[in-house]
Amino acid sequence: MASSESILRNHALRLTGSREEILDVFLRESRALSQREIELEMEQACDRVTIYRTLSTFLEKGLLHKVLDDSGVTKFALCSTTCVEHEPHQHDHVHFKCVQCGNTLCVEEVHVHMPILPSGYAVQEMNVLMQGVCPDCGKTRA
Amino acid sequence: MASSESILRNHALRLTGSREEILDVFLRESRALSQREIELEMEQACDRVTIYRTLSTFLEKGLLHKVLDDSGVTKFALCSTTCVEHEPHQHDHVHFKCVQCGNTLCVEEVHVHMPILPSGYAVQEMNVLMQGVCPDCGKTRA
DNA sequence: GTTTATGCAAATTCTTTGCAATACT
DNA sequence: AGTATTGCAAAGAATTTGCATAAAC
Repeated sequence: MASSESILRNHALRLTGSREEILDVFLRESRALSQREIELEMEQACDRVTIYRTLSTFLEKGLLHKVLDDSGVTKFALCSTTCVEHEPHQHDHVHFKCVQCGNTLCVEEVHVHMPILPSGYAVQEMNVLMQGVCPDCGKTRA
Repeated sequence: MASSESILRNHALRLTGSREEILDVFLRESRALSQREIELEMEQACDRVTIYRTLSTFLEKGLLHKVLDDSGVTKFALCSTTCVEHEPHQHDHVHFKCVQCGNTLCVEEVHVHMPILPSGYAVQEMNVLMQGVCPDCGKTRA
């Protein structure tokens, strides 16, 4: 598993405590996270604004991708290696949001093949969000 | 085409000026709209809060569905007749957001067939957002 | 006449911006 | 040393809540 430090180096980003910790949260949680969620998961908190700015930087540099959510907050998830290596990014995997725990997971194994749109549409990117009950929550209530 | 009045009656909702006008905006624009966009399109404006509350009511009663968007605002679109008649709602059509004009359209003709997730996931709903350049914007720049 | 919807004020939450102080290379 | 990052204060959006008034049935 890649360390936060190596990820930062690979993307030519300065190593700072906040960045490492934010990355660590993503590596540890392996799910889509909002600024607020990151703040709560950080062991040594930094300013809200730093998190927002770090997320923008990471998005720009291709470490993270946005994950759609219908709750009104912006969520991000770590890009996988394959994603980082391709241009443009490949996010054709499915995101699954659990309606019970609220967590959003990247289901890397499942890919959706892009449908053909009527002529005139120039598609650049596709995002799929599935919602329901995740394995963990389903187990608990069984 | 259904009138705002008949739609409200069919859903056992009181007929009020605000509700009719908000519905009219959806019928006229036929695209996904945020509270702000509705406010701007209304001929006779009502309070912001009324729009928010009306959107919640319409969502609850099944007149509208949420449309995913990565801009951080919540958008809604009219449910089609077929959607309203099914339980749970069917929103397996594709939403297309134009990166140039920012409009989000329901591409009703295109359906995505739901992929099989690993066992343990109880899927209730799927949303697909495609992004790129819409026919209108593509035409203009050609 | 009852019930429900609206407007207004105000509070909350999410996100962005400016600038001086600090940390990284 | 020089440049990029951070924190703090503050501003700006988006959204929600409480309560009295007004409108719908």
